[in-house]
Amino acid sequence: MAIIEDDARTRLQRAALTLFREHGYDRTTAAEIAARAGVTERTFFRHFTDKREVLFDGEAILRAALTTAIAGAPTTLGPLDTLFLAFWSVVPRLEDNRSYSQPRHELIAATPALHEREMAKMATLADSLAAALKVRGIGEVRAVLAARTGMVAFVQATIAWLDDPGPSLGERLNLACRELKTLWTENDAALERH
Amino acid sequence: MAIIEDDARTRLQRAALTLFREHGYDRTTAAEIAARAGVTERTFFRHFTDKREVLFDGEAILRAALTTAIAGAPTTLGPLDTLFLAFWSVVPRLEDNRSYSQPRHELIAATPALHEREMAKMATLADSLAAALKVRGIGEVRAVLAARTGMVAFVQATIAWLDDPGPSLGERLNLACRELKTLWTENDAALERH
DNA sequence: GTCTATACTGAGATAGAC
DNA sequence: GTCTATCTCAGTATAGAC
Repeated sequence: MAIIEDDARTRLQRAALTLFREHGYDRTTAAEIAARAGVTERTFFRHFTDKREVLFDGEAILRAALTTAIAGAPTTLGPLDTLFLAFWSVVPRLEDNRSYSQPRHELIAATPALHEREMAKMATLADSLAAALKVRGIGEVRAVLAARTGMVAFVQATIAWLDDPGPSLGERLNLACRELKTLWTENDAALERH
Repeated sequence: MAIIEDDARTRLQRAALTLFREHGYDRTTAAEIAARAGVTERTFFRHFTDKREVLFDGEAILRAALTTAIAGAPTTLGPLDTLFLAFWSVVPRLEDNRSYSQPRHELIAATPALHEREMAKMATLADSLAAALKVRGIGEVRAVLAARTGMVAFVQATIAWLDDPGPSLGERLNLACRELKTLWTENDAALERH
């Protein structure tokens, strides 16, 4: 397996991102993507169940990395600490991948149909994290709330980092983690009135 | 305006839910829904931008109620307490509406395309809550994290209540709220080992 | 690889409410 | 008169069945 894949599937993904960004998602047909990748439209739909899916292969890899990290974390940690440990473990790989994920994110943010798919992917990813927590003996409700709350911070940090590469993803995650812990305290505006 | 609406829009919504539950979402065409409501297919798409949207009118009402409640909450409260106050304020209305929302939820849970739309709606609802918090002087990052975290608890409680009407929605919300606060503590399984 | 159903869009016309 | 709701007709592209 080469470092840079060049099979039909990968060519389709590259072609799709390029064309979507050039002409917009709606005005790019599956046939055009296939043609640019040198395959037929039928082949496109053999690789991807629908047009959106061509941009969402990465989620499976991320999920595998995170669930593995959760399984290997010390069981003395609380559920959110477990999750943040897992998130930090994938930070280097995400940072390496910024040149792809940044334009991809820009496109998704500007395209409702893609944004919708993204939300659904994050939800199923959270479900996987919850399942990984449950394996470690954490209760159903607690596991679900932790997984989804953790995802909230992870997604917020990632988006902030993609929008503005100034502070690193790691710093963004640290900030989100700290902010999460203070959400029950009074807010600044209220404190100023005292 | 009658208590029970009977305009084309409402007839379409009712027809859609009925037919989707009878024959499944995929095997119900927009034309069939329109026919049952006594209008043409084109009229269906005038009222709803796409086939999924016919089941998601309620989100706008919920959003209005929640943002109003947030605006009226004491500013001394922290962001999450503000949100829970808002959630509690809509509990009675949601409980009254269970006979509609339960079958609707069942359908959505069983239909990927609808589940996807539901996730997207919850995300934009969270964005609105974040905006309402920002108006009260809460910082950007803090507002976003609070809004999305609050939604996590609200959604978890609502789904649990729709799946099993035993404990009331209010009780479910209280439970979720309590669990949220303990997510940073060690979990039970870890404690048992000591 | 071919065929087809259907989701969805656009332009233009009609009719009634105000 | 304008505005809104609806219908008619014609078309394209997705996605699933064969």
